[in-house]
Amino acid sequence: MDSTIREPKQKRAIEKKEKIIRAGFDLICENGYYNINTAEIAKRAGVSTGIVYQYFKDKHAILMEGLNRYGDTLFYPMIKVPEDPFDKKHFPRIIKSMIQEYIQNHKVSKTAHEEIMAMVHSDPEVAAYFYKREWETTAIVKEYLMKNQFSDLYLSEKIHISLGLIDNLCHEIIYHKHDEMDYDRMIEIVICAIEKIFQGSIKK
Amino acid sequence: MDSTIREPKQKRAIEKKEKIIRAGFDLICENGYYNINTAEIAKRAGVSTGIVYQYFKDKHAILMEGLNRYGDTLFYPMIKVPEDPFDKKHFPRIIKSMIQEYIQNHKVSKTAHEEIMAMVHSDPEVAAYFYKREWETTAIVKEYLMKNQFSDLYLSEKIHISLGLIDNLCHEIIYHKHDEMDYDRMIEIVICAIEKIFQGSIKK
Amino acid sequence: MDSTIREPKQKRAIEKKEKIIRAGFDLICENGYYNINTAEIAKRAGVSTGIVYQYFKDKHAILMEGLNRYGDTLFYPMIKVPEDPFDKKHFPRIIKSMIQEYIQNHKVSKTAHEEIMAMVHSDPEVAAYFYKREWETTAIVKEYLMKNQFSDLYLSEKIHISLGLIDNLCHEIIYHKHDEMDYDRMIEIVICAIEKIFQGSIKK
Amino acid sequence: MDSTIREPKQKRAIEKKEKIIRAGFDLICENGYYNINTAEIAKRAGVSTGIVYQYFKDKHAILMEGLNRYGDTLFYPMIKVPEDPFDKKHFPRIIKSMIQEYIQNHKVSKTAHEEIMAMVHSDPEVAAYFYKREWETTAIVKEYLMKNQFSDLYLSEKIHISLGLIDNLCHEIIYHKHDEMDYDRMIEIVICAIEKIFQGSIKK
DNA sequence: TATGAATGAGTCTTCATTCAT
DNA sequence: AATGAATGAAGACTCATTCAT
Repeated sequence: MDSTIREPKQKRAIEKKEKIIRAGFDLICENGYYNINTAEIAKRAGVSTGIVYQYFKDKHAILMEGLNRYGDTLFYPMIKVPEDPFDKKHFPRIIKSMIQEYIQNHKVSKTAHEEIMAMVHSDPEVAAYFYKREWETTAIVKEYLMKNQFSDLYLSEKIHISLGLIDNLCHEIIYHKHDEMDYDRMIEIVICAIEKIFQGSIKK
Repeated sequence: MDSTIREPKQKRAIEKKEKIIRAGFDLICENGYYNINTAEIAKRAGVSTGIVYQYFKDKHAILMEGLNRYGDTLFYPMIKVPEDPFDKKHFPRIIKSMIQEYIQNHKVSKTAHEEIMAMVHSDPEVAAYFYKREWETTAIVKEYLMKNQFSDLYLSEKIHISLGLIDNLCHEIIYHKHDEMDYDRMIEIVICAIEKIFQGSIKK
Repeated sequence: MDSTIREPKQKRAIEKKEKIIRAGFDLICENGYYNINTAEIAKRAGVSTGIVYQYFKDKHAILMEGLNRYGDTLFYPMIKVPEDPFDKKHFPRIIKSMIQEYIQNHKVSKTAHEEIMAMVHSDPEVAAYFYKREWETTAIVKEYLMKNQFSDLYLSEKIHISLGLIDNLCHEIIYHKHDEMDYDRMIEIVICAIEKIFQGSIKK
Repeated sequence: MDSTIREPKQKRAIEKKEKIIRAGFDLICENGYYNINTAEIAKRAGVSTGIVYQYFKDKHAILMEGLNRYGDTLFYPMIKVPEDPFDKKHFPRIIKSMIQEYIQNHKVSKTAHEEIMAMVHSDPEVAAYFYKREWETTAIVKEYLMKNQFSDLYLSEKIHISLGLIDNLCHEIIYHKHDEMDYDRMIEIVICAIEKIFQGSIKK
């Protein structure tokens, strides 16, 4: 069985595989894994249903490859760490702009995020992908902060907690879960909390 | 059609309906909504498949009733707010014990939480349930804090953020997502952050 | 099995049976035999589902009893043969008024007629009922005409054909099957045809 | 969803679709729409149940395609209008032969006719099909008669009434509804009536 | 008599996957 | 390498009928 999965070598074949991944991932993001079927994937990719199973073990494999290809740009785009040296005074501003970018990015693909997050909770492989990405993101931020003289002490933990804070906040804002909330003030509170978290880490 | 949904009047029938809800909810928690079928629910409940559809509109209705019956004890058990008056000095201790209880509770039903959280992201009705519960929890905590002389200013926002912080933390610890993390220290950081968040709210 | 069907003796029980027949027949007429179920019948009759099967062998038996009770008034109401002696000159007028009454009657229960006619074609028992009724109707008309000096020769055949003609015409008019048709003229043609059919039968 | 209906391109596939239509239509004709199921259709067609739903939206679609394919030959075969010019003297003979052909044709598929007629009364789509066919038949006959110098005046109405007359007659004869009837004489009466109906239309 | 709870076989339909070409 | 036809098990839901009380 497994041996029938072909890794395409020819350019056209590679493109075809690519198209399937793109189509599958898009469809999953738009409608959810359980609400689409392989025939639809094949159709959107412009290939036959048969060929799908020559490149992929099963439907699930398409999701995973899609996640690996496109998950990054979809879920972790904010981590375009600023090039220029970090100035402590700008800490709030930097975080605020991160939040804004994060929100902006998620707004364009609300359903995508929700559908994929659903999988995170029910599909171990998808979960593993996200755990890894979370960790990588933490590492990138850590490296950046250390370049800017942040103390190493529990930096990963602090970053991880802070990213979670931002994530929660953005989710709340995007899905507007509770309209009794004052979102502007929430942003301030979160920024402030993050500042406090890193207070001891900033070397003078 | 809709009128065929019966609200059982006889005692034994009520128990039977209860059993279906319990069986359905358990099964969903153990295996996930999409991995179980109505026949299994009926079997576990010790009833015929037919009876299921006399008490419930469809499979989904079983989930929702289960959530309404058992969701609270499963997801919001920590909110047994302490009876005795709040002492500022005990703030960290209170939060810590909340976290511990939270973790304890979730550990016994790991999959349950994950399967249900998966639904939160893909099922609007389930999402609505959680949004409501989140808000109610916030309200309970708010009332408690205000009884203990916390200032009203953005209290909801602060509570909500803090609960999110705790939630993230516990999730991280339970699922042990990144074993490079120092969980004890994370707990400390979170507690500290929460303290800071409420700093301005505590009246002297 | 059969022995369990009870013929109610008590007044209240008889009323109950009556209610079931009425409810069942109405429901069938409104929605069609295959689109209703016994639970609905019981509900509309205000009885329990169980009792239905103490008075009737099965769902079909309800239809048949309903047909026997109410079929006549629904399908053969026009055969209120005029009391006063027949005057040859009034032949067209009599037929015309028959047609009008027929149409009037059918208009109020379009679906009823269609649903029952559907059964006539697929259910032998229902078909038998209608054949019998057709024949009875023919007989009534025959008797009437013979009282009025119509010759006996092939009278049944002529009546039967004429009634069919009227039936077709009314159906066409009620369901407005082809709006290119001139219905007033059709009525005239039919009346005229019937006159011709009976021409030889009228004794001078 | 809808897009999953495939129009087969390969020769063998087309044949298979054809087989399903044939099997479905036959089965419906033999046993009635409500008394057969898709599994039976698939079995008789020698295919799997799955393929049925790749060619047809649902069970009902099979009926409709069957009707479109085979309805004509089954219900309107008599309308093989004679090629040779019409001679007024032969009017009775022509009608008589039409009747005989009609009866002959219907005798071979008694149940088919009944089952389909049942649908006409309960299924709007089937009804629409028959209304259309009725009209077309009328048009064909009209054209034929006009070629033979029949006057246009209310010709459609007359034809329609006459066809109804024939239809009733044949139905009576085939199903032998009332064995007290003298069928030979009925035929004569009908022919005579039709002659009378067209009397004014025949130009001298 | 009467209730309404309970049964379970049966129905349509879907879809991941395989196969013949 | 590719097609798209074909499979068939599985799933949600219905309903005439029976049963326990």
